[in-house]
Amino acid sequence: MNAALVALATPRRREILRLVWEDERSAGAIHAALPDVTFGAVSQHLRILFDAGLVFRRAEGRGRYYRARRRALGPFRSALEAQWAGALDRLKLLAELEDARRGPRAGFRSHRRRR
Amino acid sequence: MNAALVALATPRRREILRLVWEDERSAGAIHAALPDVTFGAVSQHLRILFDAGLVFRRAEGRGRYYRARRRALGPFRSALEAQWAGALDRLKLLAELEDARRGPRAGFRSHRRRR
DNA sequence: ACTTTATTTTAGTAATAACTAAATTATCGC
DNA sequence: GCGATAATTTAGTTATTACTAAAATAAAGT
Repeated sequence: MNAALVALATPRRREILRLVWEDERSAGAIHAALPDVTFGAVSQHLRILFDAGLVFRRAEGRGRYYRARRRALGPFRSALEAQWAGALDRLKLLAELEDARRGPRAGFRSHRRRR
Repeated sequence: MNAALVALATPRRREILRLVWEDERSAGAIHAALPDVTFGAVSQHLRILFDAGLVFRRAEGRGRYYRARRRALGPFRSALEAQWAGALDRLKLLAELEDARRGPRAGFRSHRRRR
């Protein structure tokens, strides 16, 4: 159980778990979803998650496919979702800022910081 | 939630949580139950647990009393108990070895490994 | 067999964290 | 106030860990 708690103590690995929560993904697909980290680092995290018994791993061709072991993660689900909800909020916020930056709609200019 | 997971990732802090799970204890009492660590280290761990919202703290006289916040720890209870059960097993085993070493009772000798 | 693609592993670095010993703060009884 | 007790904080050390870049492994297609 120690390994599981250690594995979950890092935001990056919780982020990875979110990616493989619903459906399985290859290591490459996981890396592609995490732009700010190298493939090597992702692979290391996946190993830690696997050794802790938190993900399934399946080899097919030259790919390795990972999937969350929801059973094992059950007790931590609420803790995980707390972060994921936060991440979603941030994404939503970013999207809104993007929209605002891209195309100011009528009357938007007046919201700009003065000066 | 990150702080909670980080706080729980260390065996020492889970050990401390076990000590304050049932009833509150002073920092000194907690230290007394952990022979292999200094008072300063215990105090640091208590601060981390408190900042993560995992323990209550109460000041009385010159003592500070700590108690587990079971509500906040609910989701992690099974993970915690896994370690605690292990610790209890180890303690039980140690006690049995102690008994065996201290005073072999009647008929006990025959249980000894041969040779 | 050679090349390409997918992934893991290794060596090395920088940041973090658990710990100790010592200094500091706070509260009690005198 | 002074000394004693309880706890926290600080400075410094050592071990661990998240990371990068590069080398190694493995499967497929040519």
